[in-house]
Amino acid sequence: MPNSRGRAADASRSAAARRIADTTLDGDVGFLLARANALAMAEGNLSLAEHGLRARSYSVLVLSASVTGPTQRELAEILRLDPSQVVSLVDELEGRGLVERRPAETDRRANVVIATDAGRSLLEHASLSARSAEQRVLNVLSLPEQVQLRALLGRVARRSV
Amino acid sequence: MPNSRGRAADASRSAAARRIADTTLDGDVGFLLARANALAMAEGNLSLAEHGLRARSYSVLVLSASVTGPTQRELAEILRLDPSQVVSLVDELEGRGLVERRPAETDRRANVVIATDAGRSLLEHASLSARSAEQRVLNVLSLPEQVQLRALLGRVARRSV
DNA sequence: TATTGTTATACTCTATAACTATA
DNA sequence: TATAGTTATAGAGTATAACAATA
Repeated sequence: MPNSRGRAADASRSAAARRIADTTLDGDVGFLLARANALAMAEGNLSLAEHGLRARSYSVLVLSASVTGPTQRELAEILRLDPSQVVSLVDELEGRGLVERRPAETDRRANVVIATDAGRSLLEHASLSARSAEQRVLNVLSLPEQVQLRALLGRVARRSV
Repeated sequence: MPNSRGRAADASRSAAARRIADTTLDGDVGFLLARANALAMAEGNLSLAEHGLRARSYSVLVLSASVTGPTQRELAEILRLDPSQVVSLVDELEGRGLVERRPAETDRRANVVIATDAGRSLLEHASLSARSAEQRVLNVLSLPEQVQLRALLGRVARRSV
């Protein structure tokens, strides 16, 4: 069905729908997290698209821009991805000349993934876009509230590390 | 790769990985939301599995347990799903006798989805499981902090409604 | 024997297009 | 002409198994 996200099709229906949501799933943190995450992903991917990135590849690029660069194994661990997913993400970024695979000095099995100059340059612009996307999501909150949310989310996200 | 989520494989490597994350993506709300959401989904699905439900089907069941029941269109709107996704979710629950499709009184095109007695009975137990999963995710926070997080997330999630 | 990166595969999620029956 | 539900399909995201090179 095309255009299923059409705006304001039926105001009364919409109000009824909202009433149901308000009385049932509204206090469900899992539901709220899913919604907020979907929103942030959509805004983030929208902003990053102009740089040919998505949330995933952006994260890899960010981490690869550190001084030494992480191994693929470390990328998988930090981003909670399977190592096999990291392969294709790095393939894509390497194919575009944004990162390089370098054999790790201490372990010939491991690759260190490190951003190229082109990658770092792109990252500078992309991170501005990511920031503005983040602000579009958070701008319903005051600045102190944004800080608070970041802190609370951080503790929940790190719960099992 | 089997067992890629193995515990504490290499403490020093893990510490290095954590250091990188701390200095780069740690303040990124999008990243934190993705992490927290993944965590909540995993815990939720784990708890709901014993009832043969997942986060999605649980949400549909919750909403269908209201007095009148939502139409499929309303379910799609509330859960931000495409109407085509609602079809298979309702198919599954209806096949298990947990909800029914009833023609809407005012519009012969529309189906109202309403929980059966079996569905309501299952929901009672499932909602307890969902609550305990939520607590496992939130128990790093004090009770007032949990309330605060719920409120802040709610405002962000409802940003564009 | 275990680990790093890789390939392959499958299942869920998400998104879009096209059809039908009603309005 | 538009909407509710449906079918079909394709792309991400996620997860698991098996393999070669190396530790």
